[in-house]
Amino acid sequence: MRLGELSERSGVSTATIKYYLREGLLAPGRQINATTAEYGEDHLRRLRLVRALIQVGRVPVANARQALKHVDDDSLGLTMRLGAALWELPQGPEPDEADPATAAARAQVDRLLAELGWESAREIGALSPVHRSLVGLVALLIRLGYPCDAELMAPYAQLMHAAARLDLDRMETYASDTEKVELAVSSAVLFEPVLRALHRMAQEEESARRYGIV
Amino acid sequence: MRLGELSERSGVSTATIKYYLREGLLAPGRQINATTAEYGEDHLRRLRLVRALIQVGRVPVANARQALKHVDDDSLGLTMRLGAALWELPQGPEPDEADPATAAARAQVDRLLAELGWESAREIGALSPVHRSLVGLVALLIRLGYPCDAELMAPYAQLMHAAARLDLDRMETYASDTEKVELAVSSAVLFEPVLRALHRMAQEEESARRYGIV
DNA sequence: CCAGATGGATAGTGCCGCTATCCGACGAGG
DNA sequence: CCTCGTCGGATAGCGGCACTATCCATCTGG
Repeated sequence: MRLGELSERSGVSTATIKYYLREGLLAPGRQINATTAEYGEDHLRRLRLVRALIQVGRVPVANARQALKHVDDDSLGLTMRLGAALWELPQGPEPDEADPATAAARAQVDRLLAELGWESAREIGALSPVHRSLVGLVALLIRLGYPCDAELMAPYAQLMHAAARLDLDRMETYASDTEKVELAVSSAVLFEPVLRALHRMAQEEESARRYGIV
Repeated sequence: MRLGELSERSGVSTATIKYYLREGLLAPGRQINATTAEYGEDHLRRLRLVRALIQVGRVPVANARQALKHVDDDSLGLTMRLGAALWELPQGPEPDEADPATAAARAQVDRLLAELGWESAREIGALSPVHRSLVGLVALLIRLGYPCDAELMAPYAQLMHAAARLDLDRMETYASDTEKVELAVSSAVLFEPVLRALHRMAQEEESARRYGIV
């Protein structure tokens, strides 16, 4: 497959594919001669993942490059590869330490983790980008006047834990670490939005049941 | 409160506040004379919501304006106000009807709704932006080679339905429709990211329990 | 054998969320 | 009463970023 066919089958313009090649998002094809390169099915697949990252996940090109580098880099263990790849994807806001709401938010998050018994999350604590962005988000909600304490979050956290168990069961069906990391990246970019859509649909459904469609 | 104080208490530059006033994201203050306007606590609160929409929710300015218009417009019933406001917030991708994966995705979504017994979601069907974006997302996952059928989604949908029940219980504690719509908008922009953070944290926690922190 | 595609390089475009600057009109401190 | 800082209002410009348009020498396929 050459550039034109890759473009046609992916729906991405040749100019854009060249741009991705330049930016290192896509590995160069197998060089046939000075003016021709051959691309395979894996290039098509990777190109689709790149498009999903950038267009659906709104991941900046530089972060997408880093995340994909971790997908391909098999010199690390699974846990580190997963963490490194997912940390490149957009997170919530950084907490504003000058804001008193941040301290209150951190206290609630710590209480939540204690109640849930999420020991490893407590150990990692503020080192984890996810933990930090959670604190930042809760602080913003508090500043807007919406209560967001451990009691409120706990039942949601239980639901998300159930979802996480389903996620890991699914991940275990893949043999290689590379496939697992790619699944994790694809899921963060495409399956989390699926969850969000299901959530909003469920809200509409439940609202219709309680109040009617009027 | 005048412009400078509003800027200081919100952490938003005066130039940016003026820009939001120009764009109609923020109601003008009460005019004292030709060169002075007075702002209240509600302006501060609305300004913080605008920042959350734009910076955290990455909502384009034009959509944020529309969404906030629906929050303030009490000429409609609650259901319509909720729908109109939330439809302005970013959705997933539009399905590509030329792609055969789209048809397969639509079939799976329809099967899912039938299995779950979500009757009103089935009735609204493709008219709902949420339904359309769900189809688009599932199609992308299928094209990437990840199975995403009704059986896989059903347990996640049940979890999201449980979350939706919690959401509506919370919404019922607010008296006025305006407060309810504002809660829904704030939740879509700030609480959905909280859920996402809890989800990722739960994944890390569950992964640590199954495989250790190595 | 020649029209058209290819890889490679470089400069330019369009969008969008701000931001810098200027202006004439106030108004509080001295 | 003066004056210096701030106010609101308006307009033009900036910066980042994901592309995109153009050019070129080099192949390829009918």
